[in-house]
Amino acid sequence: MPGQHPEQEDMVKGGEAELRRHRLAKMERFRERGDDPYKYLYERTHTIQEARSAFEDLEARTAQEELQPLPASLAGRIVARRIQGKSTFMDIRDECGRIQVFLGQKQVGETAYEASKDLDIGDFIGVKGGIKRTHRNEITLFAEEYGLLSKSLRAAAEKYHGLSDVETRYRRRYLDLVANPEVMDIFRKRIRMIDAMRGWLLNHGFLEVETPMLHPIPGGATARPFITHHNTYDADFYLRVAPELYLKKLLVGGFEKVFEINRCFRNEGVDTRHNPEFTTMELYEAYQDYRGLMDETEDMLTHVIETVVGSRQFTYQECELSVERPWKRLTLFEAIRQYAGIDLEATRDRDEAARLAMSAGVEITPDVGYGKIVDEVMSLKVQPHLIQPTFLYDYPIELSPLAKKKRGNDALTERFQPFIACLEVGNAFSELNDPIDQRQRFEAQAALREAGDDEAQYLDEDFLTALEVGMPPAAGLGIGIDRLAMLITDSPSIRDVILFPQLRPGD
RNA sequence: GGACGGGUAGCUCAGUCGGUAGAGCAUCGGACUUUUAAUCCGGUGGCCGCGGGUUCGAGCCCCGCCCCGUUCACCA
Repeated sequence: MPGQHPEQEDMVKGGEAELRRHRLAKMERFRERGDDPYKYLYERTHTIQEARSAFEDLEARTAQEELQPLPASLAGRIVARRIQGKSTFMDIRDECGRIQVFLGQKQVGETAYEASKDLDIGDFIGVKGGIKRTHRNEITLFAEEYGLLSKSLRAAAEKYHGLSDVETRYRRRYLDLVANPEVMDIFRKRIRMIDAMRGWLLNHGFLEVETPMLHPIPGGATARPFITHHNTYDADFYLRVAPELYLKKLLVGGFEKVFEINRCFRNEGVDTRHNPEFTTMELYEAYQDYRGLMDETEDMLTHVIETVVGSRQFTYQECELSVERPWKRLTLFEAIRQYAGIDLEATRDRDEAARLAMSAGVEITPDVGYGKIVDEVMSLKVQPHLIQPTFLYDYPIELSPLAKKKRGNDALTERFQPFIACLEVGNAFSELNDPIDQRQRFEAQAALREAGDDEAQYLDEDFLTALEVGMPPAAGLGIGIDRLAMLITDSPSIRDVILFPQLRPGD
């Protein structure tokens, strides 16, 4: 492979290796001219975007015949070059803009012009000169002097079709960002989305905290964990599947409103909606229940979407969506009655529930329990209908070992989930703070685990001890940041909103 | 894990019936002082994903494997 043993490539002609040799030679020539091909700094007067608007302002308030070139020093990467003998046009690009540069032999001098032939697409340069329009009306920086800031040794992607090979785009995202400027817009949107959410949280009195990534016992979600090892302690740790239990310990400690935006890791399947590591926002609020939190969730998500997309209406994969409040709210069982046409709430009997589910066309295997049946019907028969923002609430207790029982109904928990465009974007509940109840729930999970369910949650004595010290009544919410980013950026795959998505190692 | 689609030059892609591997862009050399997918002339560039097999002969057919995508399964 090129780069590993460049000295062995000397015999190779053409292709990438030869291109790299040419560029190394050009780099050497800069050195021979006493010009460091890798500078330490460059003082620019404007970003490209700033320079453009400064020039347009100037044009707007100056009479045509009095218009003078706007002096500027700009820096960027050469993305295109059109050489015509003694004059050269280049397009340079920085993070937010692109501008044409004119390099004339007469203007920069014969020596400097000659040296410019050793520039390549991909090089970073700094250019000082005046901005004016060409005869073809293109805003252009006319160079008085220029300098190489950083030499590129490898070829860029094709200039017209860009880079479209999905694997290369994901594995070498920097090439994707260079070749496809719209990709950067997606990630800027994701960043603004997180900023907007953090802003909302801080405005509402939440404190941002950080809790461990390495857990001695994985907890807070039903999921298979990654295992790692600590050498000094000679102990195994699990990459966290959720920060939930630690955040609740902070409520025990006296924090009242906390949140964390950070990574979780789940050792499970990979597809368009799942990446092994993903980002969640989890918040916990003392003296609040799931009803109040539903209102807050609606407020927060609406605020975030409105801030980033600039409207309460937006499109996701051909789907017209509106986050206009209030959002639809249905209990899970109402939704099942409505969309699956069966009443699973009427029975608590596993076999009866299985029979009903089958009658609605949902395949049920003998090993799944009541909770799982409800879950199955929900995801197959209900979720595909939840296009406009909808809250489902009141989930069976079997599915929610960390949620408080519903007042007046021991079979249910006070839990809700927001759905948008059929995507589950969050999960929330009145937090279970009764240590006796919590112990029983853990024991039920442990029994499932004994029975072979390797996703059932572990009994966490440490957490139970904390609850026994006393946790205030509270509500908690988790939001899948990546999925929300998919919605906001109209991306069909989670990999499009993760800078470096996880692929099989190799190449 | 199953099904389907894909992997050919640095990039984007063609490749007929099994008969000497192609184009555009990029790159290199030449011409060119207002181009913007610059133009014109000439050149370099290939482990056709990897390994077997069939055949006089395989990019193409057969078998196995690897990687990517979609989807189903699994799963928050």
